[in-house]
Amino acid sequence: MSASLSLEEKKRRKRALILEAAVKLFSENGFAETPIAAVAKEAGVSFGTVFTYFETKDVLFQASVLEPLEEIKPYFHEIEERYSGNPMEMVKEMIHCQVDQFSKSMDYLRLIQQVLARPDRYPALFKELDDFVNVFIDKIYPVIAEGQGMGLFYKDAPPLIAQSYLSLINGMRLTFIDDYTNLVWNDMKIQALRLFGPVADAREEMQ
Amino acid sequence: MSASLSLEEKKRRKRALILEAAVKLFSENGFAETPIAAVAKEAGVSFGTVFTYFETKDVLFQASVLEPLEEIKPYFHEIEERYSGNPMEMVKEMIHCQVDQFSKSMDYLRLIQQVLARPDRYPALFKELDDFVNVFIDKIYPVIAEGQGMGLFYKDAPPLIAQSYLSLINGMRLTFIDDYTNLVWNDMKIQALRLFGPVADAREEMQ
Amino acid sequence: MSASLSLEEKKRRKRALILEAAVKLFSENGFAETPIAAVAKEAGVSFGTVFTYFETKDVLFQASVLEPLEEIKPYFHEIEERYSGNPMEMVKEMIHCQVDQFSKSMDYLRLIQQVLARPDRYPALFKELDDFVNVFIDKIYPVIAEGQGMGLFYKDAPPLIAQSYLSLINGMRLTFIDDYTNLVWNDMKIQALRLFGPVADAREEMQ
Amino acid sequence: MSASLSLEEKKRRKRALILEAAVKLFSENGFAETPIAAVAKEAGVSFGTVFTYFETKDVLFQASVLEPLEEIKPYFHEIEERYSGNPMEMVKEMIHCQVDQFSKSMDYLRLIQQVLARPDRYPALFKELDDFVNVFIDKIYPVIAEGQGMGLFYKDAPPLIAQSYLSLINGMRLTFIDDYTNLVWNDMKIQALRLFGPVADAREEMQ
DNA sequence: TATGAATGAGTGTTCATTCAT
DNA sequence: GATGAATGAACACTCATTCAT
Repeated sequence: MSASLSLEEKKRRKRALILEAAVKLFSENGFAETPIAAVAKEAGVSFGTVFTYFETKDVLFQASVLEPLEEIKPYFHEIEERYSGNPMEMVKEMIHCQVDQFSKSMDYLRLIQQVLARPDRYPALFKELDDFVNVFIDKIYPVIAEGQGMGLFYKDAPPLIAQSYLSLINGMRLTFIDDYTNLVWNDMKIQALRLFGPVADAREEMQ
Repeated sequence: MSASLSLEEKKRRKRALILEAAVKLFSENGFAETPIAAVAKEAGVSFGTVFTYFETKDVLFQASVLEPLEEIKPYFHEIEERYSGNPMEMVKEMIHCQVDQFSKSMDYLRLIQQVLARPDRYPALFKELDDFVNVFIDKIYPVIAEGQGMGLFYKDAPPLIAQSYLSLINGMRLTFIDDYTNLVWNDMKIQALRLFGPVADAREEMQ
Repeated sequence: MSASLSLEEKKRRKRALILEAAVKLFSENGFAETPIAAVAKEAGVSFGTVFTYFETKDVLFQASVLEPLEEIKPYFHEIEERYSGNPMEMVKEMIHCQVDQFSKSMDYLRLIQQVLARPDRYPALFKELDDFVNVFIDKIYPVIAEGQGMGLFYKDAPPLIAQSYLSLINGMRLTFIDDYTNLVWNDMKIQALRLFGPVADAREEMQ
Repeated sequence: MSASLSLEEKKRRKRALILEAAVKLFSENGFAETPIAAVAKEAGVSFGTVFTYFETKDVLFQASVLEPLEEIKPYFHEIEERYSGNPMEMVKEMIHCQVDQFSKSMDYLRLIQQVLARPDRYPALFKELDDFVNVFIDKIYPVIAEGQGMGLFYKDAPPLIAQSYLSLINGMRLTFIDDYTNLVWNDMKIQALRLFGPVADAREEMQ
């Protein structure tokens, strides 16, 4: 009802603006080759303002990695809650949601890869991502195990299967770059599923 | 018995030393965060010497990417020549060789990923890698097609299958970092194979 | 009483300080042998500050050449407006003003000579100076022509006479270096005048 | 008669080749912006060979300035011996020879100017040139004095007249650059003469 | 003697960070 | 809080000089 936003709200928006610009530029140009000045320009704020919201460049990078991670977490950690049906259907649904999620924020996947590629450079962030992965593996473990019991999935160790799936997602981001189309990602969903168990042709179901 | 090395030979060795150091450091720290001085120190030469062998830092990076690529090419481009048996056996053998190849030069895979992640930054290198991939896809196409005809492989478009395989390799490099063991890579070979066709358990064969 | 200087004014002054230091050092040591750090030190600022005001060393050199040129232009381009009397008196007056002008900013003359000596190195600056000279020649043309008509000046082509005059000024800067005194420059004014027409002894008038 | 040159002769020629290249490049690009490697290339010798003949870059520059100076000296120091007739004729002849001399080696004049412009940078060379000028002034003094006695020349101090003449030559090199033609230099000879005494039109005589 | 590889001092430029306004 | 000027550490690259061959 009030015409002017509250001061708090204004600040929150400016912070979000900067963070969004940071994710974009860090992912495009890498941490080292992204000057703070470029982030400020992209965000439409002055150079000094960036430092008002983020103490240092490293802090800005941390926030760029961790804050979007929180938004993605539900899709990876709330397996039983979000997906339903028998294990095969659950995994199908999960892949669908997760790949869509990443295909909508490909920038962000690049950021993650920068951290994964240099664990010594970003130890704290790396640990966060590692934890993220391990929780995912823990959560999906029973689903895979159940699927194996039902003869739907390969009998290999569930963590291995889970990791191969994550690897494929990461690798896809590197492999398909310029002419990105949803079609490719959709086709890839089947391939992802095949890491879990033999699937002759599930294309229509993955759309 | 041995005469002293020829000047040419000495130069070749020093160049190789520098290149090796560059691949190592570029892959560990990224292009932007690797000072030439660090490469020189790693190679045991003065930093001025690096410029004797490589005009600029960019040229050194190019060489770091392209020269090892030549060594790897045979494993990817001489499909029919190198691998034998029916399509399933050929692909098994190929995966075995290629994954071993990369697991022995994990540094190098990181370099490739830096290029793939920034096509605009490294347009010439990106094109080389893109060509490399496309030739691979062309070469493996008939093998996959034949396997499909024999009912061994999934019926999806062969290029799609090939790309998913490359994605998995790339992604594996990001996913398995610190505690690298041959075991993980070996287990992953089965997963890679499953992108081509249903394979209940081929572990013993992939060793 | 005085309010503190406005930010704009402060910036203008700092810029002028740097430019002044640059003119001094560039003229003394030449462009290539003047480190930016030396200019900064002379101006009493950190070397980073120089880059705040001048994008590159080349830009600083350009400004060092072009900005003082603007101050000198009136003495060379507003011939009819500034000088009066018959052609002989006008030229006398002009030489007096121009030589005084240069004798007060001998540093600057050295800068100009660096540009004149290397047209390919400083093409844009050279063109500016060339234009400057050509406009001067155009402006003084009618004065010389009139003086020739009155039998005061030699009958050679006015541009030739004008150029010989400019050459003398330039050469004087090279010839008289250490023990500069106004006396020499004053004596030279007569010699300059004699390039225009025969002047038995005009010393007293040139003072 | 002997087919192969003596070793001494070969060395002398190589040295001359290097020196010639040095004069050319130093005059075109300045001392600081002329790498030794460029001189070597221009001379068609290897990089290291330059150091065989000239200890350091400074020594090479010194030789580039001093050795051609010796060749030019006769034209400036053997006034009475070389030129004949009454003072006016002598000076005419002298100007003719000297300007021709410089118009044939304009490169060299640039080198001289580099030294003149930076006495503190090249103290020894500067002294040589200063001595050269002073000897010239001494030698021409009686000629001018005699011309003054005969009513041919202006009555100003002979050293002043001599210096104005040298200034004009130096300045001409700076003023006429790109479209150099002998015509301009010839026309300038009259102007040079007019610094000594009133000359209505001596063009035909200066050719 | 001729060569050019090895070296490292020197310098232009970038950019994170600080801080006065 | 917002701004952007000031600072100097860091780094790519050049090039004179040395020296082994």
